[in-house]
Amino acid sequence: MSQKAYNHAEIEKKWQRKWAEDGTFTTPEIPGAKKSYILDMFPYPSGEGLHVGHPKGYIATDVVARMKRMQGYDVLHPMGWDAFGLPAENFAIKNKIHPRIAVEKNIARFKEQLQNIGFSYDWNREINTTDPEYYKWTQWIFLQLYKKGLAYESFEPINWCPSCQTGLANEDLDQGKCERCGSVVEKRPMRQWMLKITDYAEQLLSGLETLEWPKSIIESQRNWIGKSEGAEIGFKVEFKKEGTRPGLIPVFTTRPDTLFGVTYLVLSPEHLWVQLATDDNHDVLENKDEVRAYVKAASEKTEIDRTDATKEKTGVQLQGVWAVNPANREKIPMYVADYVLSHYGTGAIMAVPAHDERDFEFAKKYNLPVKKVVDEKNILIDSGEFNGLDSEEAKEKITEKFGTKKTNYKLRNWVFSRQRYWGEPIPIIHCDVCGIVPVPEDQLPVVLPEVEYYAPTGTGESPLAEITEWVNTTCPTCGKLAKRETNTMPQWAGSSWYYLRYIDPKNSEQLVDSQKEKAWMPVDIYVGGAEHATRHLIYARFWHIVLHELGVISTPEPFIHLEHVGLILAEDGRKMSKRYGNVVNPDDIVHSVGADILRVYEMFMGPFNQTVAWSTASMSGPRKFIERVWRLAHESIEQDHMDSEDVLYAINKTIKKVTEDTLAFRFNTAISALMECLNIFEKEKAVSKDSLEKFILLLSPYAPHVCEELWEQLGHESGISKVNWPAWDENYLTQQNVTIPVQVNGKVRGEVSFIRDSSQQEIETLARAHENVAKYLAEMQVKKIIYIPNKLINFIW
RNA sequence: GCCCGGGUGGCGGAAUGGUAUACGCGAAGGACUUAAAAUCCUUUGCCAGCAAUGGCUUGCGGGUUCGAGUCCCGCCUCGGGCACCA
Repeated sequence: MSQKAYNHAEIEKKWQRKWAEDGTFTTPEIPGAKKSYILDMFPYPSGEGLHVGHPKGYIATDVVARMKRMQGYDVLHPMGWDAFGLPAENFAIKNKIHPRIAVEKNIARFKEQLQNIGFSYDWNREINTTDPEYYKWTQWIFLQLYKKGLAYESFEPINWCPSCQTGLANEDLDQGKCERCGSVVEKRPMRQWMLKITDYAEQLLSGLETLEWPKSIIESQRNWIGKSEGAEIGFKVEFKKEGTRPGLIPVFTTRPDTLFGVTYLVLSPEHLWVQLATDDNHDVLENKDEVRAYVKAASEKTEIDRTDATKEKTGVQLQGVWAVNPANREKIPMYVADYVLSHYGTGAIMAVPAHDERDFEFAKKYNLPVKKVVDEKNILIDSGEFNGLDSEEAKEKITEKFGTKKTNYKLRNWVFSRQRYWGEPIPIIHCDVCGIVPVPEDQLPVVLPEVEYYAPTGTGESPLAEITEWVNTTCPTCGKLAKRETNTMPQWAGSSWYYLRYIDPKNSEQLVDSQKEKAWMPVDIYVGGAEHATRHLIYARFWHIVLHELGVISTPEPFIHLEHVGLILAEDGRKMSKRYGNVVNPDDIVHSVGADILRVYEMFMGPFNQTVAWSTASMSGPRKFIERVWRLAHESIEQDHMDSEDVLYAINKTIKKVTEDTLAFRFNTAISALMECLNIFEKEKAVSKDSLEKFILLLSPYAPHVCEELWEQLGHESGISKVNWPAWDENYLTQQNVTIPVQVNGKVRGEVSFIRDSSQQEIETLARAHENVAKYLAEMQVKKIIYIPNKLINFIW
């Protein structure tokens, strides 16, 4: 082959154009016998553009997708945009352009940046969550949830960000502050749509066992769901004031075995009983004003204060009432305290200061009795008929006698509405006569109207509420005047099902054609950041399970295999951010050294799921590597050359290693193996065309442009992505000559070489003959010889 | 506090219980060049030694084993997640 300088810019443009023109990566509608659905978490197209950290995961999936295609799989490898949500709206408000226009511009920018890197996406399947043809189906899913009784309105107090002037789900908070603007969040009652994800807690939990996910993410989800098993026990409440009928307050506990140690009861400030007891119609409390004041103060506390475990516990006794411990009939005081949460369990607890740290702290402060009922050996004491029982056994027995078994989950229902413009309208109509009426499916999508002002109104209502011509409509049931729901969906909505849309992106008749769905689902490999461990990944699973129950889709879980991509930090060790001025734009790297080098470098940096700092200087390694491959292909190739044993061993070993490591997401060691193989090749005067071609095939998923170019220069007409992935030959994987260390008492004293699988006798003789080894052996008597065939020999005395 | 990961040269990192430091970066020396860049060759964990070679070394302390970065016990430390969840 004639020598030609390596010009990355020219080569990369050439092949990117060719792939697009030839439709190289167009995916079949229905895959053949072998399919692989390889998916990236789609990006949110921000105004800042991509930095070099974003494509790391995309490079990985692209490498795997390219390899799988060469292995004969039909691969679905698409890309799209998650473009609704607060950031787009805030960006638009700040820059005074319509969010739709801003999003269009951002997408164009992102797409160009991605295309410069040479990804093998099938762009015919590009999707955008803000496209009415897309969100038609997001709304359709909402209607199915509503019809199944899983969507409901609620007036519970919500988190209110005074700066964004909008309601936030708990998931949008960061330590009690607004995730977007950092303002301290207040509580404010607001009408919201909720989704009953808690109905699926058990399925979300048990489904985890079927998934090949990183342990840490499984663990996070378990934590988030927070299952705990215990008992619900009713406590009778009695009043000092005569003539008042006693009541019953149920509590949830995981320690029913400590029932005899209960010395007081605590209600959360929001507990219904507290509300009733302090209202104007009741007069059972002797210190009603004090309790009222406490409840009010608690409601004004920020989420941070309420949930800060380090702060001192506070509470107020409810004077004039007491509870009765069902186990020993003792009268115990009742308190209201904000360390008890209204949304967990029953919003009331039985306090056992001897066996619960929080209760102990509280008891100490208010001088309440501490009664120990379980000893160091976990045996019950001072517990009447249950004395002497092991605590596990006592849990069963006490529950049986005084309460009922109960399972509780930390998981809370999903606040599914935002008082915002830039989101999917919730397809609901409010009619004075018929109440809540879902928009008929044939009227979907409910299109987001064009508006002049999309900034928050400040009243807390969505800006949509001000567009009367849109809000006013007729009731689909009775035909009378009615109003549209003005809340929109959260950003999580569009991303909770997008993987289904890629399968059938243009379908306007149904969510997804079931034949196509059966053929492509589930997603075989899903890659994204660990920050989505609990939100996106749990919401998407929730919707998927429901759609599966409805028979819309065939699989019980959406994502079988999940890999999480480690962050790329800036060179200074901080996160890449405009704020720090440390952002590296992939376009600059592509321009200066090329997309192939960017790809190889990002895969070579370190373990895929680990955080690493960017180093522009270190990119010279991959650059030199690619240039050496280029030179080798032009200078050292000989058509009919007979390769040495070393070369045959190297290439076969490398095929095995690259194949296995790439599939296992160990890209860094796959590339190391290619480098080692190249080092062996370079030691030879010449390498056969066959070995070199195998090498180029192995490298091609990582550095597709340069490999396509070399492949063409080597005289091949069909593109490299259509070529079969090379197979290794086991016969070449063992070398004839082996060299092993000789140890004396576990210390290496020399090495010996011999023909593989020589007898232990022969090796022992060889080893004893070794000068340095002999020196040590002469002074001692060998007691024992450890010989690991073809690995090591160790003389012990 | 609880739950997950990590801790190996100057740096990123590699190692089914079997020669620790592969691969790459950086550094030093040399070749080519008028010179520089690029490229190529050599060296590069630490200590001693001209060398052969010897000693030490995977966060710390113990243990199991012929043999431990790897397994077990107890700590220290960094990163991430969850957190008054009864």
